[in-house]
Amino acid sequence: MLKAALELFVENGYERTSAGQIAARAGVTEMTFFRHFPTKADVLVDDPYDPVIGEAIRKQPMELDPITRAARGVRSAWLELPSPATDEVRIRLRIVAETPSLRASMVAGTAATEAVIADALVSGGTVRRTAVIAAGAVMGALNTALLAWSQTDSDDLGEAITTALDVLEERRG
Amino acid sequence: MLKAALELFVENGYERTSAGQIAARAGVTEMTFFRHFPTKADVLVDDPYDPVIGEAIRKQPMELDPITRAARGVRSAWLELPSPATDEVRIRLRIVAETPSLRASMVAGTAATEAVIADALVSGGTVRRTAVIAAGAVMGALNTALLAWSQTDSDDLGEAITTALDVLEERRG
DNA sequence: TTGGAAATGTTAGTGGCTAACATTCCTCAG
DNA sequence: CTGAGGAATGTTAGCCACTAACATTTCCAA
Repeated sequence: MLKAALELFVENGYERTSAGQIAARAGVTEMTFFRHFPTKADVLVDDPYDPVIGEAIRKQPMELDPITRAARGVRSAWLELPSPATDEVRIRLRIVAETPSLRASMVAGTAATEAVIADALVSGGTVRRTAVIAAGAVMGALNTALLAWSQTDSDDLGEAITTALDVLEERRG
Repeated sequence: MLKAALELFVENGYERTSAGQIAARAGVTEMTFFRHFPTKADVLVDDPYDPVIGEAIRKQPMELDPITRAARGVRSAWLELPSPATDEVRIRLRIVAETPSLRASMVAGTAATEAVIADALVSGGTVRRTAVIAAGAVMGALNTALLAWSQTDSDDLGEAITTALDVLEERRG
């Protein structure tokens, strides 16, 4: 069913393919589609990284400013985890990038990650208001970087993430 | 009509008030509602700040790193402009904050601002990839700060924005 | 006063999504 | 092998956001 959905999105675009069409191609009912994916957009999103990120941030030295701590935490979480299948990710992100309503749900989907980052920073001594802002900055940078990356075909995914974190940490430019 | 919409949102919540209800209370047809607001969410969003921000960023010294340039630009744009009616803004943002789909459209609505910031940074010598990321970080921080602010009742709006920019610029924490 | 544009209404339909209830499928205890 | 019970699937019907095409009213200016 996921396969059917991705095929149709690539063939006709996200907005122009209906839940019913996906269901039909998967040999199933529209109702069944919505039982698997509570929302059409859910076909294209998911983030299983949150817990690892929280851990990694907590391990950063407290002397650093919060944005740097968060960025380094994300960096080390990324290095620990197996990188996902790049081509799949790129296909999904391309669809997201070209569909405004999906960009919106992508960012909404990062609210949970933002909360995890903010909590980790707070537990390292940062005042909450600051922590929340730093988390927003980091996720903002990452989301933009991912979307931008999806529209190239040369770069590799790890490098895109690394660059984003560099901009946050070292502030080079 | 805008008044009717806000009233109903406050009374019953955003999701539970339909476009038809708003139209009815405003003594008008549902169709007319959608002619004024292409989307139900548009009742609650608008950003007239973009051009001023671009200007202000271009005036920042090029030696600074991109995040700092962007943050200082936004800061000075904010200081130049008349502050909006705080109470109105708070009401709107509260509704946005408590409605996931609206948070999503808020962030989506900042895409234009992000582009303005990125362009201004590029014209100050920053490489595009970096500029885009910095813009994402700044808007991420601002959005989060605004949403967080809307849920307090003591602080003032200018201070919330200023704090967010401080976190980005001075990296205190 | 009238001509014509701008705002509003009518009708009809699409697509996302949900609720309530019926049906089939699969598994596993007896 | 069988039958009972739960899980996955189907059916129907409906709400709401939003759009298209066309008719109607409003209102300002010549």
